[in-house]
Amino acid sequence: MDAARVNIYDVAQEAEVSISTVSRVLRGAESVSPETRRRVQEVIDRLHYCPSSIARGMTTSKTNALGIVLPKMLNPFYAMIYTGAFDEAVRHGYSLNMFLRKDFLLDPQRSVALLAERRLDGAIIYIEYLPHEADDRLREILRNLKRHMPLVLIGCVPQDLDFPAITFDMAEILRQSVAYLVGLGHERIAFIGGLQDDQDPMRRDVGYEQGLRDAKLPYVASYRVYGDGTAEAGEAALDRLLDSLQPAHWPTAVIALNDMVAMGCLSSARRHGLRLPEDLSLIGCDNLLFAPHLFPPLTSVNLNQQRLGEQAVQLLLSGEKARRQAEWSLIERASCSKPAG
Amino acid sequence: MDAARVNIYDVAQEAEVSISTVSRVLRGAESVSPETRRRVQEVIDRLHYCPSSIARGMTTSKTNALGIVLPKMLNPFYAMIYTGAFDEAVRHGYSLNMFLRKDFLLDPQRSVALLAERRLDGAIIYIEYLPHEADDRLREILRNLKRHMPLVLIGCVPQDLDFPAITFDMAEILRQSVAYLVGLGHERIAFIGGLQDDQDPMRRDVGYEQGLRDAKLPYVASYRVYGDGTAEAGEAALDRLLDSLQPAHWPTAVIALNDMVAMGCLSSARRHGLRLPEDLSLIGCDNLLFAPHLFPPLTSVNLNQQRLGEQAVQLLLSGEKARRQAEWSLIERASCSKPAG
DNA sequence: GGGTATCATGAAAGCGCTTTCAAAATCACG
DNA sequence: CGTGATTTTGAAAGCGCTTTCATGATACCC
Repeated sequence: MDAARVNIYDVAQEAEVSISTVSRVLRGAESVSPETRRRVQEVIDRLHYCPSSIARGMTTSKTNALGIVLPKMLNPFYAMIYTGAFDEAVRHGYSLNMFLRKDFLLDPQRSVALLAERRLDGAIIYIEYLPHEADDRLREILRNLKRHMPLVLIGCVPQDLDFPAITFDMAEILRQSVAYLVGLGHERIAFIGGLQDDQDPMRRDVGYEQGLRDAKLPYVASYRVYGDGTAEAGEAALDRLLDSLQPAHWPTAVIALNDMVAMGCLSSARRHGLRLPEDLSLIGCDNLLFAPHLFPPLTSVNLNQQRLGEQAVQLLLSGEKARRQAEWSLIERASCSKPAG
Repeated sequence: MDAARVNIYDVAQEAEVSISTVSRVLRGAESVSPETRRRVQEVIDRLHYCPSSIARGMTTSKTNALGIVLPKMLNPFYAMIYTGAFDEAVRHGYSLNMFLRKDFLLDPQRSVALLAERRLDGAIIYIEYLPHEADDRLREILRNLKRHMPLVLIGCVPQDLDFPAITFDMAEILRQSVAYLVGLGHERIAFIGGLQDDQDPMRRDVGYEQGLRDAKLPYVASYRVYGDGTAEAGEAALDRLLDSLQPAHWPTAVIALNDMVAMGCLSSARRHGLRLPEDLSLIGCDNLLFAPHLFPPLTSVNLNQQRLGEQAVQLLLSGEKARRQAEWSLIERASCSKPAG
């Protein structure tokens, strides 16, 4: 490394030109005679000179770096958003810096500093439900951060957060999922959600109930259960639901919060002697990598996470102040069919 | 944003001190009188001043940023490495920049520039098999990059690549996997690999054969098949294997390249009327999130990807020039048992 | 051939910090 | 109260670039 790293002066001296000239050939274009350009380039190569984006950022006050704040990276759901955003950023000549929400939600001071210090050219922030106290902090952080760089929010963004945003219309997705199952002939449709209804900022419950109402089906409280988004929680939730009811009243279809929960449901259903899809239809969400390879292949809502990431970067770079709904689609596979009864 | 972003001079002026003093309170410590510190801090808060890490990097020639080059991010395997490295980096006060191998393996010039321009304080590079032409390019890139920053290689790193490294001992893992199955009583053990034997830089095939030899079992060529690492390929590979043999000769155990391949095997086995684990034991690799939730829960080699990421960062920051083997363990679940016969 | 437009180059001022060195202020103590 | 030691502060140089402005060199035209 180093041992006095070569800088633009070294190159200039060696090539017997001024640093302005070196700078010119570095950035291509501009008027430099072919001969000079050749000579300078030769020296650059010979000396393995590599200009410092730090120094460049110093004068241009552009870093060509964006930031993205995600709850975590281990969940493939977020990894997909990241990937989409990353590719799009690179396509535009930017890099993309990751931040984890736990680091981001420290005290307001430090949190803002975390991103602002780096002088990012913009940031994308994934929002979802937070307990009140953290929510207030988040709002303060966003307000402060906004002074430092343009922001785009994605995910489950409350209406009153006034930022450019791309959001999931989970209520609508739930409504249409119910409609899909109703279309197959189901009348007893359960929903395993992640949070108590009024705590879910996306109000999936509203969509679920609307779907039932659309089909003139009754809302059955025991068909509405909760897990925390993991396979274990999904398994436990369906266990609870099934164990609390006579088999005659068991739902013929279950909509799961996500694919991990659906996977847990699969175990529970198997243990209860239910065959899929004959005895129980199942819909997941997120369309993770393994969904097509489960037995039976899992019908799942594709939230187009990569596309979301892409769009977020585009929105960020465009400077527009729009609020959009993310694209989605239901991927039909073998885990849903008309009820056997 | 901006509208003349506030800098250290603004703060100094407002607080009626010199910029040196502001700089001092910024970095804590050093002798600044409590009264002065208070006054300066008050101005900093009031003006929402946030020091520029760019400018700081300019003088200190440290960026507090590391880089990591991975083949992709969508595969949870890499996401886990990333996560481990990220957390460890943050713990040491560094950020971690991601790069994709496809962007990294452009022509040598641009590739080196990609990382070097950013003046990272070090980089971790995931290495695995590459076609010859790309391999040569990689070596040149590594050689050049080395001038600019300390490097740590991880993954399947050829012996002759002289860098600090943490590598997977896949041959040993295969050997022990075979031994495990032999211990259960299996005598017909198949292996679904990803590359023709001599193309796999980790020579899994050597470990597989060694395992058989240790147990005095014959090497059966038809038990050695190939997929490309996806579930589809795994399914097709096991299909081919089973369809080419009389059921009496079918293997009683399969070692899959990874969990995705194992998942594909599950489908194939099911279609061939095989029950797991009674008729067929199955071992995966990577211990992905879904492994415990398959049916039956999948026995899988845990490569401790997160730990690997952590260790890579530690090695990088330590400056040591060591070559280490990554930790791993076999997670026993229900997909393996003694053969029914 | 003189004057003007055009091109190629260089000098120098910043960008916003850290850091060294020296000066000023405060303290300790006989 | 004076002196030296110590603490607190400021001035200024520099980090490696970009960019503006000025200058010298060429080309073009009547």
